[in-house]
Amino acid sequence: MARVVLPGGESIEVEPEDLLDVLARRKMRPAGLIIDGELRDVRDPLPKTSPARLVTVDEPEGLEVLRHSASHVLAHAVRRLYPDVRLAIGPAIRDGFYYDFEFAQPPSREDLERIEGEMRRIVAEDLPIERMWLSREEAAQRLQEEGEHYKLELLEEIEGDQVTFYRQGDFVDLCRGPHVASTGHVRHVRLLDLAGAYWRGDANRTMLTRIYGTAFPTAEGVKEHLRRLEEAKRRDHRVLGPKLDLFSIQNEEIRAGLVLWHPKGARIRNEVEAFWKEAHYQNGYQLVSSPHIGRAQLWQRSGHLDFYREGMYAPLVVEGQEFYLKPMNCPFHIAIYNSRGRSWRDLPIRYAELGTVYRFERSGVLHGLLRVRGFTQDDAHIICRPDQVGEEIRRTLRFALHMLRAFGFSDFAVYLSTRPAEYVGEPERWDLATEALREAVEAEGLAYQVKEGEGAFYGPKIDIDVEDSLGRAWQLTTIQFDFNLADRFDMAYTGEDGQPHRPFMIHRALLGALERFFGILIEHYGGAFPVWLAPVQAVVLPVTEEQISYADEVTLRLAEAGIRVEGWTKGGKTLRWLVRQAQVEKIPYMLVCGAREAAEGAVSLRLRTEEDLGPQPVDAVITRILSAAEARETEL
RNA sequence: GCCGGCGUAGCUCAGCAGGCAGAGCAGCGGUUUCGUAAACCGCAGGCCGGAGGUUCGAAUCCUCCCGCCGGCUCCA
Repeated sequence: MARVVLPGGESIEVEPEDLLDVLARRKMRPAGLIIDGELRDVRDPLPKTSPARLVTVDEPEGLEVLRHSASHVLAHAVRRLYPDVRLAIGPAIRDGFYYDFEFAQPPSREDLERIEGEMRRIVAEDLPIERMWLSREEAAQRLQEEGEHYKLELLEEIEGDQVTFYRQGDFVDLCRGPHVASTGHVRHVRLLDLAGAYWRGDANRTMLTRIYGTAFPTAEGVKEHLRRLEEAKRRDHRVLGPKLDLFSIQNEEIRAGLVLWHPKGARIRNEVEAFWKEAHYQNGYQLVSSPHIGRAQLWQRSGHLDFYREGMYAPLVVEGQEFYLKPMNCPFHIAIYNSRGRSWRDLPIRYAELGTVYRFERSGVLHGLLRVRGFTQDDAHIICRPDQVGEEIRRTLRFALHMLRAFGFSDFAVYLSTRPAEYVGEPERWDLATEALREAVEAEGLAYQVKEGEGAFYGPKIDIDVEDSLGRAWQLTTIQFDFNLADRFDMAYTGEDGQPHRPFMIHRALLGALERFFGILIEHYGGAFPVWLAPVQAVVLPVTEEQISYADEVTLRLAEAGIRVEGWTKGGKTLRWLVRQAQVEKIPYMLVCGAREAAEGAVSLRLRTEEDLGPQPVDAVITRILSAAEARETEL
């Protein structure tokens, strides 16, 4: 007999060979066992001494096992339908799993159905999934014979003399495991998409065919997931942007990656910029402004032409001089700093600019507003003494969080990236900077992840990512030290000792880029912007044409009070039509003017939330809208 | 850049075993005067992304180009 602890905490005594039956009778969905703190196969031998803990597919670790097994079922099905396929890798990922294959003749999207059908057959066959140990030599020989050269490559990277394979029926795959007990457990599975993917993500290597799918413990789970995907699509800024007439990225003539801000989008951008400027002046920044192009010498000195050339647009040649569109603002800000001598008493200096830059991104990575080629960074450079570094970083991080929270963001992924193998600058400066970053993150009580050695060659950094509607992470805030440019431009200040000293330079963007931030903002609010950002804050709707002049009067009063208001008084439309239109445009306040309201000098207030507040004095409505806007409230 | 998919009216899309370019919404004209998510009738709207080819005939098949969408390590 052995002891197994179930997820609820209940402990049962079973004969090891009966475990699966016992669990089946209790309608449990086993994924694995934690034995000595390690997740193992359910089929593993149970320890005599300490109890094993059962992990079910309803727990996150268990679900991952289920999805990994689902990827094996996929590979099995593909192998049956395409016998000469080569297998690469097939892990579980965030919302499902994928498997990479090399096909002689890649399948098309229509074939997914057939493959899924074959998967269902394999599930119905309920084949036991069993592990086997092979010596490194046996494994290599086996993979060699099968021509599985991708697996062979993986094998070379595995440590240890023995490796594990998993077998289900006639399908065998090199795999670390663990796996569910049999293919019958992978019942609720769905193939979703098909895409190209380089072997090991390396553009110089073979292009494989990746098949994406998802698996859940229940049919309900799959349905719910598909529903979420639909919802995400509705929030997609690329769908909402044109629909709400916020922006466009037009083809052919204007070319990819360059954004046109339509009046309503620009209105929001202006609100964001106004808020941003005010906040920066309040926080001790000086706003500066710099040109869009600079002579080649500048980019030579900054090192951009040596290290960042592929990210830059080709030069413009004027009067025999080469000019480059700026990919970054830093050299200009440094030039402002260097325009005169600086005393230790002048520091810290904080230069901020909404600086528009151009970067030549590969066409395939362009993505709506989230990855573009021309964008405006909310950039700043902080130049300070060593003794000011700690305080400056704390301030900057606090400021970044303040900005993000003002727009309703609270879910962040924070990363601290440290010194890479190849770097410039003095190690002592790196240490001081890295510690300042770490202390600041900890002082703010943020959960963060350290990316060891993933800092830029010129300095350590903190990044803050926010997710889009499809769960993809995008970097907004970045706070990074730059030891490279400070040296290259020979930045200096005169210290108390009368000697020149090298200041610390910190490069930071809080919202990241206005384009990307706008894209994320659209998805965050699903297009329903809070009052202070809404391009149109209120519409005035006459019930019949009798009330048009009254509605015009109300519109004028709101406009004079500083509210962004539209009077829909062209006539010819029913109230039902007007209300629907206002809902579709996600306008926060609808002011209905009928005969009753006109007689009383009132309006009936309907909110975007569909709440009907009934007749109100016009002044009360004006006050309500203005106070919501001034407080930058995120709710109506 | 590479792999796969896609490109038809302002928008969303149908048409694609090769045979007269369509619908809904938006626009315009008229009728309706209406109380909280689409009143009714009519009109107009197109180099079917571009260029070349196959064919008696191409939106439809082929080639190239342009653009868009998804993906390109979350490491057996």
